[in-house]
Amino acid sequence: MAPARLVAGGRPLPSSLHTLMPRYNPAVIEPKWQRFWSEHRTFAAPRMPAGPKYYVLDMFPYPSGDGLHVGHPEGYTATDIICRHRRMCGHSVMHPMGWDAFGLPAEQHAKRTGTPPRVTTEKNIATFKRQLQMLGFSYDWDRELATTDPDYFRWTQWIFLQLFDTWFDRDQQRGRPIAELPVPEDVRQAGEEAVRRFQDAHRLAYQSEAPVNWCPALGTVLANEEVIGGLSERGSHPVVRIPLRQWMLRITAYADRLEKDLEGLDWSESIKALQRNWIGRSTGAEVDFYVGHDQGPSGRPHPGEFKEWRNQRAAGSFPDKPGDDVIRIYTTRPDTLFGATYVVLAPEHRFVARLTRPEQADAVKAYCEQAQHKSDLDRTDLARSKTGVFTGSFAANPVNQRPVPIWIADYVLASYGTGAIMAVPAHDTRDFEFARQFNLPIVPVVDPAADAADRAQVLAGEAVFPGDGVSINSSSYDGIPTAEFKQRITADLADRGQGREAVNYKLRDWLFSRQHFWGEPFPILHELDASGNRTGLMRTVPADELPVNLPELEKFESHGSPEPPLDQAPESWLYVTIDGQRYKRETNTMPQWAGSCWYYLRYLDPKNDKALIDPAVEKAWMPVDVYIGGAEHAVLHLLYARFWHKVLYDRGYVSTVEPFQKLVNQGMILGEVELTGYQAEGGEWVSASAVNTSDDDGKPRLKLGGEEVITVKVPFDQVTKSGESFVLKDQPEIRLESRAYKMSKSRGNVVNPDTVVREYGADSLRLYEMFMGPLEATKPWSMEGVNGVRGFLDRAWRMIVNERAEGLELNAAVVDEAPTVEQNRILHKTIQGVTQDFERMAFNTSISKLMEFTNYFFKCDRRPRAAMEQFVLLLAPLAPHLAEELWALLGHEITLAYEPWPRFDPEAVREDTAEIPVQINGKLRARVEVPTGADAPAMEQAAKDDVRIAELLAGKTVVKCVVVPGRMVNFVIK
RNA sequence: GCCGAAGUGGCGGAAUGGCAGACGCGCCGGACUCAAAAUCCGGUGCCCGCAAGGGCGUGUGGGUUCAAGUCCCACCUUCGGUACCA
Repeated sequence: MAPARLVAGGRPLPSSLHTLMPRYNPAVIEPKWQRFWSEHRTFAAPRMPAGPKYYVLDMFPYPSGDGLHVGHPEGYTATDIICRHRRMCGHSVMHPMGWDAFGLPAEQHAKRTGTPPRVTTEKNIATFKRQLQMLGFSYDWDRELATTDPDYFRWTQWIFLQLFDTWFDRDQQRGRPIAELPVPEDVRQAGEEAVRRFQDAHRLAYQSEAPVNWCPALGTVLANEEVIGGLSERGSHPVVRIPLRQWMLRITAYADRLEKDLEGLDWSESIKALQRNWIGRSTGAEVDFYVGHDQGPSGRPHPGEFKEWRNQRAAGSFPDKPGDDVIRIYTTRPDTLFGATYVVLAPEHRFVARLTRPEQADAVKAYCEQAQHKSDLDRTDLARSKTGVFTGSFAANPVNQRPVPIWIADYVLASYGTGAIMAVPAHDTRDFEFARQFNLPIVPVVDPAADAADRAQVLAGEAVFPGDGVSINSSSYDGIPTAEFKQRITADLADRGQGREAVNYKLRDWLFSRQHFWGEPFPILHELDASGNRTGLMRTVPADELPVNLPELEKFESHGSPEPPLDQAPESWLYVTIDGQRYKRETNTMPQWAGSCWYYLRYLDPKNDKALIDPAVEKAWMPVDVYIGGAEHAVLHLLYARFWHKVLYDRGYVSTVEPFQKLVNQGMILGEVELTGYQAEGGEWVSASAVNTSDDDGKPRLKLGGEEVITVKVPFDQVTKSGESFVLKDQPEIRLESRAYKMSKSRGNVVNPDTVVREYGADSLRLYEMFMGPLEATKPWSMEGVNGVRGFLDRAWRMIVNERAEGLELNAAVVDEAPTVEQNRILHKTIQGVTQDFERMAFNTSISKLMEFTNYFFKCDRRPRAAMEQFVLLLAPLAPHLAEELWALLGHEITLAYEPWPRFDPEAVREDTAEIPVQINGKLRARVEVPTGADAPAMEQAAKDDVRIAELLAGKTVVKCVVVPGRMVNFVIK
């Protein structure tokens, strides 16, 4: 039995609960019940589940200064309903809440005002918590945590130490302790320092000097995922690429498992597709194009040396690492090798300098420098036309030995594949564009299907065909379908030691450090030499000395360089001496994603100071049974958390392969629908069909002429619908735009939950958010809709309460007698419907079923108490405050939170007769009453006996009669 | 461009291949009221008709089926994501 019930059990409700208050007044009853639940710890979850467990998790919020938004309670209400329902079904429910409290806004606020981020954060958390509690969610607040708590980030740092201590064993496809990493003999011979550097190069957490996305406006480096089209995701500031020492996490090692394990998860296919897309696994081949160690004046490989190379390769095998004599390329289309007419290197490719002929040196140097300084924004802007430069050198195509020119172009990315490609302009759109630009040969090697529209052009080298077909111009390989050819040529290349099958991912390693103050410090110390410079060696802060706390800073201002703010920390924090060796602390901090990667584990054992979680507790509660949150986290958060979870699994700290068994994304809530009209300068109306709103500057302009027009919000009563669109009543030729926009401060359409609760009550807000439509859909807000569900709650109240009485008393229609057969049928249909709808999270329809119940019983002047009680229990997960109040009024002295969920009785809903539609040629023509169990011939006869049907059948031939017993009858006639 | 989701009354939306529009909002009518609000009762897809009834109807065009909002093919529109990943 759940603890809350023991606490509340048998104890009479405080007398204050029976206030004089005949009208439904959420402003009084909601705070009262919230206090009751809190005082009695009604929703405290047991340490270990008793009976079946159910772990329901919300994506915890970032407590922003703006407070709660109506989008937050949508998911939270859904999870709350699930939890309250499950408790009534006898499950041990885990339902915690906490705060994703590190984050840039608090730090930026600190820069502006000098208020320490911790102070701002605590204030914001207090606001969020008040707002969540005002909505009556059944969280176990004893488990509350914030990622900024030292007791929490102590374990975030501890997990980092595990990542640091782990290498990925490709053969076993799992992470293993670094101590088990096989060290090559030559490294071992080179001494202890060499071994340490070798290990450092294989850890899941490693440092890299790679170019990063530096955003001067935000004063920080951003992850690739945080840069969209060359601008920062947050605030849309320009981003430039500069080199900086960074911490990286080797998530790419887990790419295969992250993709494969999606299969068993109960997530929507579209979210899985999003993740698969992001991981971007592709299969193809790596192929070596011979260039020789050094070319003659012609820039071409020496034929004799090339032949010798081929023989050597044929006798040996394809080397793991390419030597200096070849360009290794990656392709997904090895079947088009005969059509490879040139090779392209990324500007950052290590062979660029070596392969550049003297006469091309200036052009190449200029091009590469330009590419290096190009921001991502520039690259995106220039995406339309291809740029590149010829090196002057050639490589040998391994399948036909022909020399092909080597180019450099920034459409080839250094960070993907091998940083070099073979270009097949006839069958790759980008290569085609490039070849056209620079007049390079285009050789078709795939024949499209005979009926393809542009086949002739493709075969003439005038159009690109990226699809599958049959090989041509491919020597002895002609006439083979694409898929088969890929396999054959890959196998043949492998035999000759010139290629091998290969897999690539779009997913990159995770840039894991930020130049922030307000983040988790790394538990890392950098060794310093005598002059105070880093030696490149480091040591970890031992686990039992964690957490590494943040120092007190006096100033938070950005100093305009990528140096982290922690570099300005007091020396006492910054420098450490151990055994006579001086160290400097790592001054980068972890990104906001870190804390959210594992919070679902800590909730289960939030006070444990010996381990991040007690393994027995972990085993008992994991995995999360339902996880609900916004689709904006569909890729990053969920991928990162899954990655950490898998590492913890490999290292034996968790027992499940995946953390979140079922995932649901709630849809966005938009502002109220707005009608927008357009007026020209003179004030005369312009039809929306003549206005272009999606121009570069976002200002609406006339499609013809391009003059700016002003937008006017039009009240609904001046508008009517004509055909597909809304028009002005007075001027029906003037079309208006009707649509709901994303809530934003600038548009002024933000709905504040505090206002809604004040005017309608928390139960109304909860109910409305669920009644709007399917949980996963994007839906526009409507205050009239809130008023509508409030009307339902008022009606439910009056169905049970005598509103005209002086004090709180039952409606006289509520009687202690058995329900009639029909009343009982309605009740059990409601039980059945609500229960089924809850199971498929169709809360909107479950509410409409409760409305139907209320509509029916409202008309009854005798309302059996038992039916009313069952109704209150069904309503409880949705509108818990009202339900508790009515439950108490119906004479119960303890909370209904653990009352058994109403049981559906199939007998009760059985009817003697059923009304059956009768169709003729598929059109509804009549309805007939038949006994419930009627068989097909009986139904057919009953249909024929109907006067109207008989009339319509008279003189016609019945070709066929389709009868679905219990459902319908259809006559097919001639 | 590619990937994903969605197009149903005036609006939000409902419908295991089997009575399209449940439920709610809005609107119309009635009751109560001096009146209004609140509340209660009834009606409400569109067109024709006094009515009985009939016709049309789930983005568009085809198809499968006795029967299609639902399944298949092609397309249009909107929203979300993504962008030279070879």
